[in-house]
Amino acid sequence: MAKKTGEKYQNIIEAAVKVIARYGYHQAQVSKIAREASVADGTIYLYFDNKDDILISLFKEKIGAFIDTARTRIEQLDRADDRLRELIYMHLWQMSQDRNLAIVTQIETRQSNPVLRAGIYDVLKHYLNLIDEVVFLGKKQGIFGPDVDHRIARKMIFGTLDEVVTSWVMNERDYNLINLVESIHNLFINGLKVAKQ
Amino acid sequence: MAKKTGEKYQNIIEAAVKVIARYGYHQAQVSKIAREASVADGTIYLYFDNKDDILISLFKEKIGAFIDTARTRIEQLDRADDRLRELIYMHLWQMSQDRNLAIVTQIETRQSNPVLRAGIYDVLKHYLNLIDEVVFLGKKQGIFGPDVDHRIARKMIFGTLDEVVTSWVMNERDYNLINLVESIHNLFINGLKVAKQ
Amino acid sequence: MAKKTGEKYQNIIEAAVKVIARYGYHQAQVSKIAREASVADGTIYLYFDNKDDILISLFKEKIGAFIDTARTRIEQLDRADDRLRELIYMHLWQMSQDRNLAIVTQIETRQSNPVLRAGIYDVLKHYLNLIDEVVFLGKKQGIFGPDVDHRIARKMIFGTLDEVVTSWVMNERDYNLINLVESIHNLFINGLKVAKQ
Amino acid sequence: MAKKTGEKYQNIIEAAVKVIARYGYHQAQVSKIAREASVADGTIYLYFDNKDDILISLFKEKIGAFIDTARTRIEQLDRADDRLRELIYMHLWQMSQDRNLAIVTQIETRQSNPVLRAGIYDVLKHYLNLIDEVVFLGKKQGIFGPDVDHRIARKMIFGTLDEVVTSWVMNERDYNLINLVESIHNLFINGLKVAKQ
DNA sequence: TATGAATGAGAGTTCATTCAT
DNA sequence: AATGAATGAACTCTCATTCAT
Repeated sequence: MAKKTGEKYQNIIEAAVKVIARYGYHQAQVSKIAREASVADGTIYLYFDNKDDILISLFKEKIGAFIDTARTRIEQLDRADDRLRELIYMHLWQMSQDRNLAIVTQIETRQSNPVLRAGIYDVLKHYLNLIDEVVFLGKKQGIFGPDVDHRIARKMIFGTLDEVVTSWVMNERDYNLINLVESIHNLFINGLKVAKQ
Repeated sequence: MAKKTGEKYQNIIEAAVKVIARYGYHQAQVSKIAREASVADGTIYLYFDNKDDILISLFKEKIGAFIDTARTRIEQLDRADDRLRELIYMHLWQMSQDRNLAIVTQIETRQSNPVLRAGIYDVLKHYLNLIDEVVFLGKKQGIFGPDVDHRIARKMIFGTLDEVVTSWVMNERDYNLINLVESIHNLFINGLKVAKQ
Repeated sequence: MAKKTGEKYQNIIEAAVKVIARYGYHQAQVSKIAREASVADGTIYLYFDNKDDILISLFKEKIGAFIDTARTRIEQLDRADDRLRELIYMHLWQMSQDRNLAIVTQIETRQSNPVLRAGIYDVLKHYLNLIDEVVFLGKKQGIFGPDVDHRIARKMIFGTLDEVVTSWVMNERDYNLINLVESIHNLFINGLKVAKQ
Repeated sequence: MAKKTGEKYQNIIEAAVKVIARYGYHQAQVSKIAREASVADGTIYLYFDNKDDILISLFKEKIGAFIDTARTRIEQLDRADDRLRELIYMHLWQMSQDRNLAIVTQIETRQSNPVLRAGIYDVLKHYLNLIDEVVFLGKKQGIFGPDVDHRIARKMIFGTLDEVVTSWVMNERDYNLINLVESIHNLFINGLKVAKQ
């Protein structure tokens, strides 16, 4: 029913990111988003099925595009460890680029509303697949240990990056996420233990 | 104003865990929690300031107790790597023990409501400190690398465990979290890379 | 869930009759009814499931009581033709007594809303049964013709009375319905044709 | 403003009967009617002033035509009692012919909206006049009793037929209305009482 | 004539919280 | 301490109507 294209559609998405980042999902009334997008309240419903659909669509548009870009760039590299570095970099870089989007992504999409969660997860699983592929490749290339459990590795990679970004978003100080890439990569690859001589 | 002790206080906490796990925070009306706890709606407000305070108090009671136990057990071990294993074990074991609590912890406390987040964080930071201490000790003992950034390490440890538990809670299949302890520990200590001969 | 007793329940019913008669069902906002009944909007929902339920309950209370009274009085008479006269009288008298109720009954309950119609019909069928019983008795007593189809007779009796009252309600002039009892009764009993000498 | 002629006008009327019969007046959105009529939403407003006007116009077109036909056929008969039979027949036959129209007529036009009711009544009164004329003629011809009150008689005739058709429309079973003509006619003429020997 | 995207007013209902008993 | 009836603010979504093209 809802027509998910056009300039107004994009405007509403942008307005939603802004308003939700500022007020939180629950305090981001549809009328507030409409005003920010300079359209009438009813117009929102020409492009979105309901309020939840705004958040889901927003996530789909933004994260979907990110995943595509990330995949393209990652696949230009040969070695799995380089791919992992690129993935870390892309994740942090993307979130650095748009703090409002990061807020929405890290905080507001973590609603317990089942419909919302399901919609979000539909997008997220493509990202988790991308991580899996890097891990599989690493094992195949003999760079990552054969005993590495890819499900655990995936959760470590995603869980760590997610926590790093959440922490950054919640923090007053606006430090540079990109500076963390090497540290994180090193931790993933070599672990905590002291390097052998 | 609210008296945070007594049998009824505990009953309400237990009722809240049950009801919130089942219906989600937004669908866990105060009257539903009151009925489950066999008290009147108004009685809730003799023990809690407001609905948010129920969730925060619940988190404080449950996770606070967990942190104390975890700290006690961890401090009985000497080596940081053993402590880390114990921390992983305690985290997963605790969540395994009470699935309802795990649901509330992993899903329902992730509300974007600022008051709620602040209350939750107040408790959580004690846990994050505990993690920090293990990392510091590891570096001091020369078990963990001197270049390990404790903030990154802490986010890796917490982020990974959090993601592992969330994933377990969201999953239909009820696999045994405890079985993952060694894999996770190994990944944290040695990283992804293939072991040197 | 809704508690359909108590003083407030009755107050709301009375307020609803008044407000709906004056503004029509669609323009009788719940808040208007609440104000008229001197209760808060939310209080309405302690006594009624929803707005439709107000109209249905109102009809049930008022018409249900009327049917009981009518039945009691009718059954004190022996002859079916006397019972028919009493039924006509009771119908018109009842409506004369409370013009607001008549307006609601004749106009506002004729909504095409299926839920509403079903609720209304549940009450109405008891009245139609009462009419049927009078017709059956008349045939049994040999007062009404053996060939009279009770279904048609019932529709004639109800349809006529309904149209008479609707017409009265719609009319500006407030003539006395009771004066029509004999004419209607005569028409039902003897029909249109000129009396035999 | 609205041009009430042309092929599209008729198409919209037909579409409206269909859609309103199926979904009810309130669920028969203008856009639904437009789609059924294969025109744009805005086009509706070139032919009708507003949504109410569609229902009123529909009633006018359909019932107006019916009244004309009924009058023509009735006036070909001499005796008032034959005319009454023809009127009953025409009423039931017409409704039998187009169940959708019957649904709209019996259920959906009974809206409490004053504007709508006024528009409907404007058409209906021509029908009531036709009934009156039959009654007057019967009295003049000495076929109907001189004491018959024509207003009561009219209400009996219309009220009964209306109730018969409403009952038929609401009923699941699709029995033949035409079969009822003689019974109804007999009841109108001779009343309920047992025939004199 | 015809289109259909855009408008924006309007209302039922929920539920955390209070307070008289 | 405990009760639970009463409160009333708050918000999503629908849909008849318009008007630039």
